[in-house]
Amino acid sequence: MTKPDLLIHAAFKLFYENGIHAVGINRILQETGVAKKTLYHHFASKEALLEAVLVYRDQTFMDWLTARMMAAGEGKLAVLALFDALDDWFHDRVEVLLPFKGCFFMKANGEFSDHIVNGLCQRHKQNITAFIQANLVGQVSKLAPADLAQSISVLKEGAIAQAYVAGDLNAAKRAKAMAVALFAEE
Amino acid sequence: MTKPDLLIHAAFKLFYENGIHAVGINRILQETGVAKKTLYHHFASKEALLEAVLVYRDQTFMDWLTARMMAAGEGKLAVLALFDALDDWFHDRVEVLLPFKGCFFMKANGEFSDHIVNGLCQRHKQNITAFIQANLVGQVSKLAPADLAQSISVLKEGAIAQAYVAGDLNAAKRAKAMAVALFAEE
DNA sequence: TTAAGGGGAGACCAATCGGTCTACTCTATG
DNA sequence: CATAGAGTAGACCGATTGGTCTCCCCTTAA
Repeated sequence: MTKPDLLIHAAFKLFYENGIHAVGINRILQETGVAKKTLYHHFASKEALLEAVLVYRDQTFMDWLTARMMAAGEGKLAVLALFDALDDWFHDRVEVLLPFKGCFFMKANGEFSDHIVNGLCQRHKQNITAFIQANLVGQVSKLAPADLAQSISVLKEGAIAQAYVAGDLNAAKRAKAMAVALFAEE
Repeated sequence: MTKPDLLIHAAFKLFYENGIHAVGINRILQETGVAKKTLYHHFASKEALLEAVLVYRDQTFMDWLTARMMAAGEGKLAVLALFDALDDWFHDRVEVLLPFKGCFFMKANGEFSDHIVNGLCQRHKQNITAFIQANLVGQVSKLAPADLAQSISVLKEGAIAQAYVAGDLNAAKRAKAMAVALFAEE
């Protein structure tokens, strides 16, 4: 593993578990055994490292989620598979995402305001919603695809938040049941 | 306004907008014009001040929410009023809660791990869920009151998260529509 | 064999962190 | 009037922050 990747992985783990401002550069160096000069050779600043971490997490998460959804089929099937994937995540059955500690982008977003980080977090969420919407065209629902995608996103965000702070590990199952209702023919 | 209250209000505003670790004691003092000695006369540490801030926000939020729900009626009416209240919050129509910047407890929780703060945040969420559940006994639904309260909480958390990071200010309306479906007779 | 150069270890820097302390003022009560 | 308590200003403390720089080793090529 290259030094930059090593730093990104370690930084993500520490940021995710302890918060971004709470973790100093020296802690990351100590954890990885990398020299300070090497870090600043590859990244201009802590902020630059953080941006790389956000990009890394965005790719890892999106790759995992899209793979899970596509594997389940198309349309409604893919969307409902999202909640099964979340359930696995909450129960720490997804190694590549590390032990569940909530949504990294929610946490990162909360530590900054009017900052590049906020834009990156918002974009990550928008990408997910857009992917959901892409799987919804032509589905039976009372809602238009765009509104339906937003509602699904509300359920997704709610499940993550509820599982994290309240420790309700079944939140994904509840959210899935509500998602099913959105597709009801009536 | 007493000095402690002044400090708590200012600290909350700064923590809420910028994150907790990102705001130093000196910044709070500068903003309030209070002397450092006075702060440490009333609070043992920054952590103690933070705890007071969390208690303050918990009370403010719960008082506002319960009042809004009770004013709307009982049972299902009260629960659905929750989402109307959220909608007002998202649109900055609730002065006492300050301009909407997401859930303070979610943000605070994300900046700590294995810390008193986490317990306080979890308790705040539990209090809300318990209050919701108390309004649900005897309501018509496919779900038991406890499960129904958890599902409503998922919708509530999702609406807040979605409104905050994605900037979807209509998230409360979407969540309300899904909540209505939970009470469907079928 | 030797010279050159890139990267690693970590000493070092100014700034800031949370927190303490001294010296002084104001106000309210006995 | 005297005294006590709450307040202010801000110097000061050690620790830690993000970031720079120097020294040295180790590889590589002539």
